[in-house]
Amino acid sequence: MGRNDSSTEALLENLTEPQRAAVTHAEGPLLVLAGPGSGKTRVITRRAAYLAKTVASAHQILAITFTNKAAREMGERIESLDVGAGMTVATFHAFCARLLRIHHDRAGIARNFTILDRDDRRKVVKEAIELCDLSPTNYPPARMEQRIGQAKNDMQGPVAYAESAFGPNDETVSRIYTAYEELLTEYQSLDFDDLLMRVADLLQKDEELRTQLEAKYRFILIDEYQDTNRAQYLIAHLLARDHHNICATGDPDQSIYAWRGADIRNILSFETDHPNAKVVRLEQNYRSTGHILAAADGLIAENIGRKEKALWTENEDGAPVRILECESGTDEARLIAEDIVAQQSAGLGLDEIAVFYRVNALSRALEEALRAAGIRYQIARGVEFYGRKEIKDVLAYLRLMVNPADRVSLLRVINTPARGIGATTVRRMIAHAESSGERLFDVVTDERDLSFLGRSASKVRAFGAAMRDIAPAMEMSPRPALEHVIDHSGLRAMYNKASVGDEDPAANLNELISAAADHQSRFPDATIVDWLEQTALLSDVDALREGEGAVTLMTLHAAKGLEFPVVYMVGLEEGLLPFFRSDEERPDSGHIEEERRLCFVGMTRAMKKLTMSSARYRMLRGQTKRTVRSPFLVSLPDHCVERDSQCAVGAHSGPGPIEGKLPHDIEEWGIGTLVRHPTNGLGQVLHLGKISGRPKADVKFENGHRGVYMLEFAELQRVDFDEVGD
DNA sequence: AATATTCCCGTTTTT
DNA sequence: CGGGAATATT
Repeated sequence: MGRNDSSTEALLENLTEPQRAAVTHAEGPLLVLAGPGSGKTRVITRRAAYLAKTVASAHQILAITFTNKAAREMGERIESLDVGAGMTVATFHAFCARLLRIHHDRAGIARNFTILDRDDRRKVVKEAIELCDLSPTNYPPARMEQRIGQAKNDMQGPVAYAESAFGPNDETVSRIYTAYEELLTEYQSLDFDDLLMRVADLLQKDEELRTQLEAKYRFILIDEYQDTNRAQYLIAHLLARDHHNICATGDPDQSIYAWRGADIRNILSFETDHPNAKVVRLEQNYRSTGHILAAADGLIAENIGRKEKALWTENEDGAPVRILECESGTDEARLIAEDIVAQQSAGLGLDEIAVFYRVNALSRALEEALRAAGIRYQIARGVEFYGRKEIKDVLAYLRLMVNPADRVSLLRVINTPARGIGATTVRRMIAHAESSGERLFDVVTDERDLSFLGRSASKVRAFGAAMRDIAPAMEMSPRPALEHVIDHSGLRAMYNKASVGDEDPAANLNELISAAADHQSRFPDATIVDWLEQTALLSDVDALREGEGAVTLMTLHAAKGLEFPVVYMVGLEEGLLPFFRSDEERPDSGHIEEERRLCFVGMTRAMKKLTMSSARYRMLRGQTKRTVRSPFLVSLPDHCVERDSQCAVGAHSGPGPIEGKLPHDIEEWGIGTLVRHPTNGLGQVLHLGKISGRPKADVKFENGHRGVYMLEFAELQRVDFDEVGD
């Protein structure tokens, strides 16, 4: 079409040949295999703008990102390229939620359905387990939740699941799944996985709607395609079934969500799915120094069966990757804090620094050390904020207001603040609702017929009155609605006096109000339902703020897609990174490869300086244990690393007990533990297991010998690193 | 019915 | 270690 020539030209400036090819590819499927730091975001942004200026209009483009933060940033960047408004940029979940609200009648759900958060989902799963007359002790809700989630990610509803169930265990899960779905229907609630599954299902069954949407979204761009699950894959393909204008970007080496149903084959088989697909490889890295890239590349090269990519950079080598060995987790945190102070006095801003860890539990030591050193920091944990009691209380009132069927919220707030409505009263009301076939909410708020409650009737009436006081908020925009509810529910009064300890619930409520105000200023037309939806779909990184003058702490998973000049990765230890649980999980190569990719993702976030640290003794869930360094550190090519041991010599060299436990206690052995045998010499534990209840170890020795030993009889000595003399 | 206390459990990562 | 649930106490 060639309209607007000069600005279209501008979109192609400063692009390499492959980048330009990706931006200008018009109709037909396109796969962009983009290594870390290869300018992928720039390509997607420019491509979206380019399409909007040449062959489509903005509202015909659908761009799917992995986080809301990415969606917001991409939306802003595209807008700044002056292509007109109306482009849809969202996460899969947000897109699906919006679609389901608009087409709720077609999908067979209530318009104001509740989106269950993690806690609420667990509650309902637990309720389902109890409904099946099973005990949550024998059937841990967390496990059941995972099974149900897996089924949903795989597009298996309860009926399909029941059909494929094999064995008594599956059948029990199937019963729980069925009960869970019934509860969700009753509560007019959907969980995260439902959002995707329902939309995929709808698109499969409702050809009219599918056609209509495909016609609307003439171009579809999906980022982080390597992390899509079956439901997401289906949605993408159903929306592009006839026009095939699907552009997938991603990197198989950065696939880190297999545990939640992501299927790396989605990206690997893109070319078979779309035989005429154009494939563009972005292999030049603009982000990291040569040493950082070489180290990361050396690590990922150990994964087998991958699509090899030749990562390269023109950037200078820079400083070697620093491999820091510390004595303990607290030392590690302190050394990092000291190092940050040093960086700071060398002129670096705190905004430019990030610390990554595999598990959230590792953030505490870091927080303490940073606080002690007077370093400002922020943690990527938006979800945690919305999990606080006072926040959940307010949101529950709002959710109940818009969706009276939401019994989870009702039960949460009926006695919050305390109204003297106890378990007995609630039980009686539930029984009453069941026998009369009424909805619990209607029983509770029914002014006339509460006589069966006796003395408690007046208390329940007080709750009904509160709900009626709140009702006008339904018509307000988010901020005033929120303020109205906080004031009229009694929560404001309750939390104003409850400011004990270092928690400050009242302040958190105010923060929530400003979050609502913020949302409202960005989306002036947003309703309270929109805002609730947005809060339910928030991710940890969404809460990060730029220009705060603070170091950023986050999990490795949260770090995906980000970059920082200076990065520290902590806890490079066997069992932590790569993570595995001590009991189960046989060494599964798929798992370790995903852990390796996770490590790769973390390393490739770093632009200038990367430090990877481990602690010889790590305290986790209250116990200090001797650790073994991560095999990932061993994979890093020598020429690009610098090894630095900050362990106090002899600090733990004696045979003395550590925190009341003998260091040679077999309880402390993990996979990877070094051992010495009188004839075979030095070896490493490959597996741990039991023979008739007695612990055994499968050991591989330096001399090539391999054998299984009973730990209590074998002459195996545990070896600490200082004894090996590395 | 509400609060205080103990104990027991898990134990990655998250839209 | 820390949260949640069961138990004890008022």
